[in-house]
Amino acid sequence: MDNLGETIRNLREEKELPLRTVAAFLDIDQAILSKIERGQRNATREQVVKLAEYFKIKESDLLVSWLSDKLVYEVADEQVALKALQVAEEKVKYQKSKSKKL
Amino acid sequence: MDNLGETIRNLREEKELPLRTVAAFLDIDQAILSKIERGQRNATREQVVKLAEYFKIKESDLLVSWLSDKLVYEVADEQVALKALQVAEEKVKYQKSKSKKL
DNA sequence: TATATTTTTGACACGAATAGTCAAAACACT
DNA sequence: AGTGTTTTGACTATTCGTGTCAAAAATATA
Repeated sequence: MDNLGETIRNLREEKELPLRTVAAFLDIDQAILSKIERGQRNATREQVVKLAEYFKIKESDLLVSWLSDKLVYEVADEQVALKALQVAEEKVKYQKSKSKKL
Repeated sequence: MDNLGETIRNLREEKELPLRTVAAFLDIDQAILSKIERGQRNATREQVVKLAEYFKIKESDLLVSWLSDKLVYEVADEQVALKALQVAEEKVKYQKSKSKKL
């Protein structure tokens, strides 16, 4: 499953870079990056954008990983998690169809 | 579309109750309830539970409305909103299938 | 085994976002 | 005009997110 953390850890290890280097590019402490890679912290949107740039991968792909991680986090512990996600989808689709008509 | 705000406003107006009364039950200022009903504020989880009790409707239904509202809010302005929701669904399903095996 | 390097952990600080109060303005209805 | 209700906006308190820092743990290397 394409978590943001796993994804960027793999990319970083492929290139044999220390946390320090990537963290410096993002302008944050390596401790945070370590936590992001292991899913203990959420990245900010800006960090995701920078990471995509850094590793030269498609920004929207990484944004999907990141956003979906956040959504999963938000519904965690809720019995109705799946149902809520499905209803949210419907609502988004509905909004889209409405905005097209303007 | 079943927004939390619309739902509870309808319920309240059916019974011809003023904001004051329901707000008192929730132990908040009526100003907040007004904003919740019009979607300007998110309710807390506790408030949703109390509202379900107050209006004697199924708690999980109201929680779905509330949670999905929050999810929609979270993906708002994102190009990848729909995709992220779909991926989040997959992730939740995957987690479920994994936890069942324990 | 010793030492250098990297990663992880946890305590703490700070700013931003959230949840709330309050009082006045706007609205609705006799 | 007078009553009750709802909405608005300024303000406050508390919670949560984002980050630093330093030490501990893990890993790699001489």
